[in-house]
Amino acid sequence: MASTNSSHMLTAEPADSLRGAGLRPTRQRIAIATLLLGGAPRHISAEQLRDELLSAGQPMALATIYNCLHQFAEAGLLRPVHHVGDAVLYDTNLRDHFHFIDVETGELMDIDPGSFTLADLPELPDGFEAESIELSVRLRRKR
Amino acid sequence: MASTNSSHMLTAEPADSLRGAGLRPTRQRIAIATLLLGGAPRHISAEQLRDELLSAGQPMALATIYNCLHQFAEAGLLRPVHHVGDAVLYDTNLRDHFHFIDVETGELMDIDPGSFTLADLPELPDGFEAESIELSVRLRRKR
DNA sequence: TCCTAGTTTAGAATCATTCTAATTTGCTTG
DNA sequence: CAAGCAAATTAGAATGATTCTAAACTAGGA
Repeated sequence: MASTNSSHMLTAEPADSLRGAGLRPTRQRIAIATLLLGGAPRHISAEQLRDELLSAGQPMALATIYNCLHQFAEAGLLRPVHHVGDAVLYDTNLRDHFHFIDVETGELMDIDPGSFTLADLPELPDGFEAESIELSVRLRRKR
Repeated sequence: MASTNSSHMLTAEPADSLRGAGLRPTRQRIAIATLLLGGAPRHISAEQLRDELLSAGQPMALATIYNCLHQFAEAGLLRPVHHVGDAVLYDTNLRDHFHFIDVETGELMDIDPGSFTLADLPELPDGFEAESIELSVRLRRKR
């Protein structure tokens, strides 16, 4: 009964997404893909992911989680966000967009891409290519 | 012979800058202010600063350096940049501007503020105020 | 000069992340 | 199906930036 793909074509079987990205579909990578890919947009850290995998009955070594996050990012399945205090967060939203950061909690919120404009991008230094642009508005709760 | 301030008024005595910022002018804070404030724009990490202080004959505990960097940033004398891999860098350039980051070396380069435009800033979430905006273009050396 | 709050300090502690070296697994071929 | 090998996973140690702790100093006023 699990053979017919009854839902959106957008969410392929995790194993297929992985193969499509050139990653061997191991049990661990499938568990992570199932949790993160094709769902609602979210921002997650390695530690949080470990907790969720544990709750999902798929405990996994932290090293594996870091490996997978790097590979997923390299393959374009996730997008790393570096602006936050300590830990790197991984964004499941692959569309161009930027973030608000609550500097007290480290929490990330997406900025509506329609709500502002980034124009006239600067010329890059010779010999370099742009890997990504990160923009964050650091917020503090008013008192 | 050290009493007449013969140079630009822009660079006040370090001790005065500190007092003006509400910081007691201790030997350590004066040494850091002398090295960083009122000179050419630069980006520096805590470790680099420690090395420079050592070379300048003002060795100092790392904890003190971190304390001072935080206090200087809080007082608006320096501007922290969070986008970089591991360490926070402190920017002596207080004008609004953004950065290129060489992702391989972690090196920061200022983006000429005239070379691009940031328009239509987004509306902030309720109850928050913006502390700062950080924008970085992550660069990779072409092969 | 004395006092006290504010500073500085060495070193331990923390936290995210990476490394290491050994084990396990997925897949292919015989 | 058995064997073999490269790729993945693992536990735990190592690293590096930063923060914490508790004790020793200092700036500046009374």
